[in-house]
Amino acid sequence: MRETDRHEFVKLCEEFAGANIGEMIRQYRILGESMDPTIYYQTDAPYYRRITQMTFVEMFNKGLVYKAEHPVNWCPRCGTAIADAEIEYAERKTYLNYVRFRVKETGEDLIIATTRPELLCTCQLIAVHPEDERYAALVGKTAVVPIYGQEVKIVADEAVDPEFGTGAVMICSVGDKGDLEWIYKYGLKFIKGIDEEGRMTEVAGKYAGMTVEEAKRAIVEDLEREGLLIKREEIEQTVGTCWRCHTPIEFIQKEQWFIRIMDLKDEVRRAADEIRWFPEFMKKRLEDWIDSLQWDWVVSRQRYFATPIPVWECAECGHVVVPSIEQLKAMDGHVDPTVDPPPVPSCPKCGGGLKGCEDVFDTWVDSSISPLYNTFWMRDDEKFRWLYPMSLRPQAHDIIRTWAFYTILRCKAITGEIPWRDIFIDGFILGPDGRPMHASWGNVVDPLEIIDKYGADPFRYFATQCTLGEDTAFRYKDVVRGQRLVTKIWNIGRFVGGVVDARMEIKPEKLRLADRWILSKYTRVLREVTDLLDGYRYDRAVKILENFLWREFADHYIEMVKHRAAHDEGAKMTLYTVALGLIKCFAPFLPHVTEEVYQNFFREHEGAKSIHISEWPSLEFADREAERLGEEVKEVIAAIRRWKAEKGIALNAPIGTVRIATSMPEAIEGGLDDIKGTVHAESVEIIEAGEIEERVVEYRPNFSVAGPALRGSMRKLVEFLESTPPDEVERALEEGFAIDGVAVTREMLVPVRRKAYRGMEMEALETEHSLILIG
RNA sequence: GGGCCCGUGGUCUAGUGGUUAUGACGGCGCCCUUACAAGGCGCAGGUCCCCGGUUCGAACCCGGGCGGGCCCA
Repeated sequence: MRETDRHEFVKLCEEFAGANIGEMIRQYRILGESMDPTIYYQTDAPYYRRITQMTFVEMFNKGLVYKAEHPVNWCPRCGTAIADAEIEYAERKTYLNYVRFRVKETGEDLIIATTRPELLCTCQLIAVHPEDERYAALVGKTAVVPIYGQEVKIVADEAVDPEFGTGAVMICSVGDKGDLEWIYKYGLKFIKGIDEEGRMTEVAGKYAGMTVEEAKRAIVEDLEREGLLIKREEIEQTVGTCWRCHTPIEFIQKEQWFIRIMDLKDEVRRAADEIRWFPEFMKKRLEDWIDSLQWDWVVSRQRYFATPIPVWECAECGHVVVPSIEQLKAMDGHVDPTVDPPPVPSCPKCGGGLKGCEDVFDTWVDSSISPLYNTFWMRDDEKFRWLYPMSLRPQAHDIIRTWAFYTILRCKAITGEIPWRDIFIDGFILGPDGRPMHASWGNVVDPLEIIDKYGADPFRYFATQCTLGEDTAFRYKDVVRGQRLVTKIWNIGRFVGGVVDARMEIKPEKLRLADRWILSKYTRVLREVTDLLDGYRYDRAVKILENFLWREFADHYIEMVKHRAAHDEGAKMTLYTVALGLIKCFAPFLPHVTEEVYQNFFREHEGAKSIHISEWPSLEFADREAERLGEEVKEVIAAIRRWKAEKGIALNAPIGTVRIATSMPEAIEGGLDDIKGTVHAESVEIIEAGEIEERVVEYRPNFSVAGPALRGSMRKLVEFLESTPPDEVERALEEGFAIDGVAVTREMLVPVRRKAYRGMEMEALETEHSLILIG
């Protein structure tokens, strides 16, 4: 049985846990985690257990705690209760016994198939499927159990599989976990047929004292002798066994402590509605869980290493004594009723002796009060008022029914308030093959190896690309991408750092069109990213940041201003503002490279000791017109760069005169100098738009405008545009025309234009609004 | 068995009613260009799992399949 002394065992557990926690903290540091390690908590530490016990006492005093019988998984060889996770399942052969019962009212036979004939003594119910015609007439009647003679009801229940055995099953008190539902559903009694040593109890009559296997053999023989055994069939069965000694586990009744949760269901439901869920659909899982609850929460465990249940019971009258909150407050650590004296010397009711409880709490009793611990409940009222409820609970979806549920339940019961305003539920990281990581499948990824090879920030980049609430297979390609992004950020930092030598504020009068263009876009990105992060959509926020940093700021803006960056104030202040703001936005995700860039290129101008304690960027520089015009400057430059690349001309190779005919002269005028400087043109001239022929070659429907107006007639418009030359469409528009009585307006159509230039034998490039001639 | 989620180029992925479906990785071609070749420019690659319905219009909404994942004291 138990070879190690309780307290010695606890000590070994503490050493084991302590060793692993050191490694976890080391790994958090490598990852760049930024929580304050001085306020870490450990649920097994005396200072935490004291708070756990206080919350229990609070609930006890509110009448939410009681004691009753309830089954537990039990290993008869080890003589201990074991957790669900400690059960290993094994296939084994067993016999399905067909046993003759008698129907009391009619005297006819009712054959029941069972693998556990030794539990006949605890049989309390017979169930058949409601649509099973063989038994339709028997539902509501009474069956007589062979050997023992107790009379049990016959009921119809959907849960019965009519294909198994005879389609009629006996329900005993607790042969396995499935029986629990029957017990609560039909209000059956817990009858203890098997004891802690795996032997039959006195309810088994003449079989009392036998082991389960002995009793099974004996009862089968007796049934056979009396002609009550019809036949035996060998079948495959899955049985739960003890993970350590592989003895089949039994489900036996023990006295247990309960927290009353059935009465708190509505309160938890209302609390869940007050909390914002990300993603929203995860709340449904909690609600389904609440709806499915059929009995109270068993909080006691017959184990050693956990928070002791702080109760003493009177050996005489059973009265229960708990410490007062004041007594616990005055202590440094928790109480242990297996060693500490009771709070009062003898039973206040009858004067009897008090015995300390040897059970410990379910781990969720500890974990479900973390928000109270974190906010200094019972330790610092002022901090508690300020910090509680917490802002966020981040967690994964597998523990909604435990961590989220019990936390809401207990914190609400104790404080009357929700534990946190927001909860976000993340998914699991699966192996690269999309299956859960499993040592025996060989698809386990070791973060430390990845970090060693690629770096911590690239590894974290992968994590940012996981969508909230969804499981994500580990993707090396995202780490590779992250590595490139980190390099890009560093190089941008280096470029900007090389150009800027002082803190720069935006002075609008110094800005050129290209500067206003990128600043306005940056303002928009900041707003969008901030909103996404407020909704915990960090995957999208990072994508937007990455796209803007790389595809706009680096690929275009930096190229557009390189030629003037060293001496132009407008470019400097823009580069400084956008680059610093972007690395701040990236800082929570890529803490190492952003800090490196900050320390090397911004720290001396900014002052804040670290980027991670600097202000979140903010800029209000909305300039729609600059965005519209700047986009065309970008397009013109991009077209010329593309042309140079395709021609094999180096970007910095000089070219002659660039002539641009445009329908957006303000854009080209505003960007003239940047165009010239970037493409190394001798000169850039704007030529008369009149020399450009621009004609509409096609009209397409503008679905979002025309669709709602024309509805069913949309198809006719599409067909009309496909079959009609554009000049005729134009004429029809001018004269006015209708389709099925609905007037067609210009807004319903999108013209597609082509440009042409007369008689110039030169390279001609096009953007949406300009024609570029290089010669 | 029940609940929830997912199914989009070779691979992975964004996108909850509107013009030509986002991007990454990989592939191919060209280019050392004064931050970055760990880079730039370009190209190829798609029955948006299947069937039906709603709608002027569906990757998206509804119903039914098929395949996968998580949870179920």
